Amino acid sequence: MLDIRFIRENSEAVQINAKNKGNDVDITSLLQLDSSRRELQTQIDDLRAKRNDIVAQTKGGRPTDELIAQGKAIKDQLTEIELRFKDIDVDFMTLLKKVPNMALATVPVGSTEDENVVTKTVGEPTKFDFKPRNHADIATERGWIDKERAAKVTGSRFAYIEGDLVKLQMAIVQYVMNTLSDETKIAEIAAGAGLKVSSNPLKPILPPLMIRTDMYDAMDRLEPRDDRYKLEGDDLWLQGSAEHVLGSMHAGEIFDESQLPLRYLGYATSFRREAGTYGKDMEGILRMHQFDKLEMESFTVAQDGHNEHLLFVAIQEYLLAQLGMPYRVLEKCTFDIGKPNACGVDMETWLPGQDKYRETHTADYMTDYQSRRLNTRVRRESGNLELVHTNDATAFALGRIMIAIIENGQTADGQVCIPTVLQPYLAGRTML
RNA sequence: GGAGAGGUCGCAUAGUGGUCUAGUGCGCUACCUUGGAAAGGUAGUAUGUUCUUAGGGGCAUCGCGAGUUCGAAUCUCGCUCUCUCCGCCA
Repeated sequence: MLDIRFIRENSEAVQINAKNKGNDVDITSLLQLDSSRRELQTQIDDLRAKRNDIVAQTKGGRPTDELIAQGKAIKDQLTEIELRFKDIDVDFMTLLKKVPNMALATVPVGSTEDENVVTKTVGEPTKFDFKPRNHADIATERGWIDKERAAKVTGSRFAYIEGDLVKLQMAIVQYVMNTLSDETKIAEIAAGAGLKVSSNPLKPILPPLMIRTDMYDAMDRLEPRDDRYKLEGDDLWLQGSAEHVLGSMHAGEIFDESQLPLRYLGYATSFRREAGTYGKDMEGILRMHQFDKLEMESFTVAQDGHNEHLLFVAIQEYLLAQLGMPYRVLEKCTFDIGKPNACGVDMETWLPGQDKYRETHTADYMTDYQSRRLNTRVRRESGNLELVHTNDATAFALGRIMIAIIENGQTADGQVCIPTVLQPYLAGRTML
């Protein structure tokens, strides 16, 4: 969430920003609640101060009847005011949590996702001397995915991934883990992008796949709840992205500045109900209730936050380029970046089977919007305590990148060329 | 799942209703002492919020939340986490 002090001092800009994000919140009401709340808080503090005085006077013995009577009077007043405070506080917090993060000035203003701006296109759509097929055809024919049996066991939007496709996924995971946990690689990627950032490698993590309600909410990723799986009988949800469990990992902690930037590479299965997408992307494994993902997450000081975002984008581009995939980069507009974001980039990879670019990556920069509620802070060298900035970004969504590999690497006879960098992880094979 | 013990200031501990604005030790910081250091001494040592021109003050925080009370670290209830034992289990 935003700092209420920032909202007080920049109410107009906050209101405009909320409108630009298609997330209109009544800032005037919020400020009224804020002022009532503070007024009541002052009254409560004064009454408590009086009560503390009375308690102090009883030191060493029993209080007089007079003091007890005074105490009782204060207690009655406090009870009444505290009740009013609580009511207002609930409304205040509800409204405050609805205020979206401020978009950076560089984020294009837009009211639909069509207003995202393509900033870069790398490579050409793959050319074939035959009509390329989509991954669902090829993978079914090759015995790599079985959705019929999955439908029987779990319903739609699930699949059994089988055979060589499993090996391909493991190869990608191994390749990315090795690459991003290598400090010299990170330095190389940063230099290639002209970024002056730390070369701290990413630490591989296998995180828990469930998350408690309070942490999910603090990450500002619980809503819309319709898209989340809730576990019956426990205060737990299935995570929708490793970001959710990686970003909340250091809640309530204070880093030493020397520990930052702290970078993680999580490998986790993500779960999404895909509510409201009936009939959309039903072929193959593009949109599933469950998919495996390699996700990057980082914690930095405020000054390094945006460069960290650019580093993550550079890593995404590097990985896609290493696989030889044609892709394009989109700067997401205010409508599309999401409530906790200050800015966001999507990467779309060319899918010949669909004859279009489809989203395979996203990179989110949250400034201190998440860390404020998570209470994740850093002790600066100056001695100051500050909120950290958080970034998350997809390294690879395994399902989608395998679609891209299958469709871009297909041959006329239904084989698939393995990208060179992955071949060492597949026993040197060149084709699947 | 069952039984029990616990969660106190960075760390370790004391604290079973008012002298706790939480004691002590360690650590850390500054100063004194010293040729320098150690030892010793003195002072300080959290976070949030709010008021204040400043200096500083108020309030809250003893795992979290509710309750009892004039007054709660302390009593009651719920939750949570850790440890020990039993059961189950990859």
